Amino acid sequence: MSTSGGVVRRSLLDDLAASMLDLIAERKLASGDQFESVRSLAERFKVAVPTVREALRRLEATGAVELRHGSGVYVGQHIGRLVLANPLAPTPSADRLVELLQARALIEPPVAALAAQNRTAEALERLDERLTEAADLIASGNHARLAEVNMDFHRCLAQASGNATLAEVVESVTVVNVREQLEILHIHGDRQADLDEHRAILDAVRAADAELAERLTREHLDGVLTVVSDSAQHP
Amino acid sequence: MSTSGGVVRRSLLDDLAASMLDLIAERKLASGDQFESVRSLAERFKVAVPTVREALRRLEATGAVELRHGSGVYVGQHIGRLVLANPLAPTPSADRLVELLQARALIEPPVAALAAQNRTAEALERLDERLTEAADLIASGNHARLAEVNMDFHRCLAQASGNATLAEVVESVTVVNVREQLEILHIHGDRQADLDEHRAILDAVRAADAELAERLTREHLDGVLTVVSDSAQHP
DNA sequence: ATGACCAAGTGATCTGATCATTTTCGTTCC
DNA sequence: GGAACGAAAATGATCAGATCACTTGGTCAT
Repeated sequence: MSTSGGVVRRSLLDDLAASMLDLIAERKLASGDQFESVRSLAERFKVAVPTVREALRRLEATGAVELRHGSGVYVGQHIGRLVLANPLAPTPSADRLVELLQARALIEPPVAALAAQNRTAEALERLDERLTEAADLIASGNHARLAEVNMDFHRCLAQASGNATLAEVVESVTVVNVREQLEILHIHGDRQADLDEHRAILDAVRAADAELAERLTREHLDGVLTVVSDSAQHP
Repeated sequence: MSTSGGVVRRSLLDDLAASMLDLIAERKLASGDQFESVRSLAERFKVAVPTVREALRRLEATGAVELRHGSGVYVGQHIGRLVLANPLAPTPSADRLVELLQARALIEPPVAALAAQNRTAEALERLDERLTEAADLIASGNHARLAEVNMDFHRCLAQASGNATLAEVVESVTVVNVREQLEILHIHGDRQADLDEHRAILDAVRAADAELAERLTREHLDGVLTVVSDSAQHP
């Protein structure tokens, strides 16, 4: 703490990463937009290419940018987020998986209640699309994609709450590839029952019945939790 | 999806980052332990130094490792976590801050209830320490440090729930430097009242009264939320 | 003992080049 | 005219080696 004001020494890399984020903000670039080439950034900031790349790797790890070989640097999907799922997280153990579901069972029900109060027409439509697609996937037997769409239902539900931070939290605890885990644990829940439960939740949200939406979501997740934790004990 | 089994092309960097995490796991290194020098890693994996550094920057961004100039590479504080606070997140706007507090007011009360059920002697002691330190800081007038300790109380409370994932979520939504934000918004809550509320929460947790712990935590956060959202409307 | 100093280890950054992939666009062939 | 092909440009990925800056631990004089 030698500098005045308690300002710690910022490395060149820290400045670079921050400057690049500023540049993206200045230009009002959105997710998916092309940014600038590595060489061009090196010139702009008067630093060497490897240094720019280190800074970009840091941004990349948080989903702020994306590097596509032969194509360019693009703005990432998670730019501006406060809460993130660890992209380098190891495959969770059975215990950790149970813990994760407990966390979801605790967080998501009140989020569903909030969604029932704040839902918009667009959000309801998005949720409806997920259920339609899920029904099709059950019919076609594409269980891998089905699991993904079902997870997406929960994420859309959180988005319907109108609170971006809550949506980020729910997204973070649902990105973990639970499907893969469930298959490893030889768990195969009743897919039709899952769909019916999701339908009931959406109906409650549509009817703006916060209490019901909360209860149904809790029952839904508790049901999943029961199945999984039983299986975790008998591997 | 050209390769069999749906395995997408993994770049050298992906392999490197994963291999380094494996190496850390193999050696059972814990947070704070020294890892290996950049040059040594480059030799071990038969790649160039800049490549190793890119991989390390990626790990660093998620808190898996830490690079200390002139000293070495160390295992980071957040290794193995599933949920993270974005280390590159911009300073949140007033609206975003209100949203963040709403999220906390929704998540933390049930977490407190869980903590009341699962708390250990160690967890209670840690919580007690925070309150003792907070009381000292109020007396000494160190308000900056006080805000940090108060945040830490909430994190310790989440840890007392026994659910690491929930602890990570709560940590993620409390690391944002709310203190700084509050000062910007010219908010100065009643510090003694805050301490008293924290004391009451701890008492409820110690008495294993889940319902009371939940209610007190909700009232506490709703109170903060009210003050902040009022201030956000009158800047 | 204690302090100043120095040297080895290590991260930080630079320079410049080569390889791999994607994209673009002109050419050719139907 | 349009589609398939292929060369060239743009761009990211990786390498090699060198130099600068910081930390640390030991040495040495006091």
